[in-house]
Amino acid sequence: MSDIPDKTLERLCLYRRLLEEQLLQSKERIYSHELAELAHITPAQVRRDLMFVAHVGSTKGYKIRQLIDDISSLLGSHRKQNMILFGIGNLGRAILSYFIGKRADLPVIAAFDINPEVTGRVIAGCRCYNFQDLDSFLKSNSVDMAILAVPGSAVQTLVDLLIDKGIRTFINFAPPPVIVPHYVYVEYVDITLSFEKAAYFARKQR
Amino acid sequence: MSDIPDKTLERLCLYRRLLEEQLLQSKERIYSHELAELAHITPAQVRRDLMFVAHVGSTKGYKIRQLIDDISSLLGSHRKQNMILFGIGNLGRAILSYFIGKRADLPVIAAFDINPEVTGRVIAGCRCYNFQDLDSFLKSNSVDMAILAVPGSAVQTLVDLLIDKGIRTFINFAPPPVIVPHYVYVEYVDITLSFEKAAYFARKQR
DNA sequence: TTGTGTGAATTAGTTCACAGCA
DNA sequence: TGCTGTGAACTAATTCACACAA
Repeated sequence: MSDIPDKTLERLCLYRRLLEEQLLQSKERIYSHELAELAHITPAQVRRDLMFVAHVGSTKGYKIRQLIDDISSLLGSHRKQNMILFGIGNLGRAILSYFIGKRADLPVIAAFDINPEVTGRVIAGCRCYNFQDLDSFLKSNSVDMAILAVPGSAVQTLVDLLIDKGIRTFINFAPPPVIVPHYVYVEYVDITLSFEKAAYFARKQR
Repeated sequence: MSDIPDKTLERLCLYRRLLEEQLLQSKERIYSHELAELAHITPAQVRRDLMFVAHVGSTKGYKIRQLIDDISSLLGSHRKQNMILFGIGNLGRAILSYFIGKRADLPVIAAFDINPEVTGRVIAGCRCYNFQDLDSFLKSNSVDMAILAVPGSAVQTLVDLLIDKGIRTFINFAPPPVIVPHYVYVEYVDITLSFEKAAYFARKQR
């Protein structure tokens, strides 16, 4: 899907965030070993990752401002990308209240559910529509990504339908893997899995 | 930290969940290629992972019930592991409302915050305490894991303090990496990173 | 046959270590 | 001198391909 390895991509996002924090503390330059310490990895890893970025450091380290810009131009500029949410249950509401307003470039512009009890209102600043209004919504709004917070049993059908309507990128909070064509990207967020993993280590420790 | 590779561990958790669903559909046996399809990976990968599990399949596939038990005994039994949450902001509340009651074996038994406005009440069935009550709470309750949903700037200090109080496993929803001794395990959940990654692919697609 | 279990081969990801530049 | 950039070495993860068992 990409010329940048997945792991590198994740770390580049992380570096950018860490670098932005450093800027706020009015630091101007940074060495690979400093960034490595912040990211909790090795300096060699940092330098290897930065090879994908068109940027030259010097023996005085990297210019932070410039490095952020270079990473951003590799990852694609921060132009606004609209998201819509499906499923206004506990999880959907949780995502809304956590994420709304957090990133101006990644707004959740609408939420959809089939349950009429939850539609028609505004949650955390996000208008909730009935699922049947999706078509007309898509006609008058540009949507870049869909957030899936529906029950696992419903997610495959929903994804098929949304692909049919032209959506190509998904963030899926529902556990089961979905099958999609090669030109569609699905990012999985499996919170329960993270808890289970941690639980495994907690058991081992005693 | 473990004899099971991290990736394998994640997939074993996933297999168990998928197998449990299959049981509910009164399926009794399953082939590696079927499980592979459910998990959206290769059959070879499934068989390789199952080599860590003391279990023998046959040319008729795996017995689902038995395979679940074998995975469970490898991952450790489903005994109850208590969790406590730190930080009752949007994110903390979101985690509570999503996770409370979801897994009987992983209950969130209390939440803590320094802000007196949010403490003293009950959110999603979880009692919220002031941070200063932590010591007495820990004296009378067994806690296996701590969920961290505090601002990034506070997380390192908090972790240091909790390690000092004997907590050894953390699920960290705050972005910045924390530094911990080798005997402590931190599982990171970085939702913003997932959104950023997806956004990268969404940009590439057009 | 047919599908598992697993050595061997391959590919991906990380670290080493050092040349070369400021 | 001290740090970056990067081939080379190494380690982890995945896939291949086939012996073996039912």
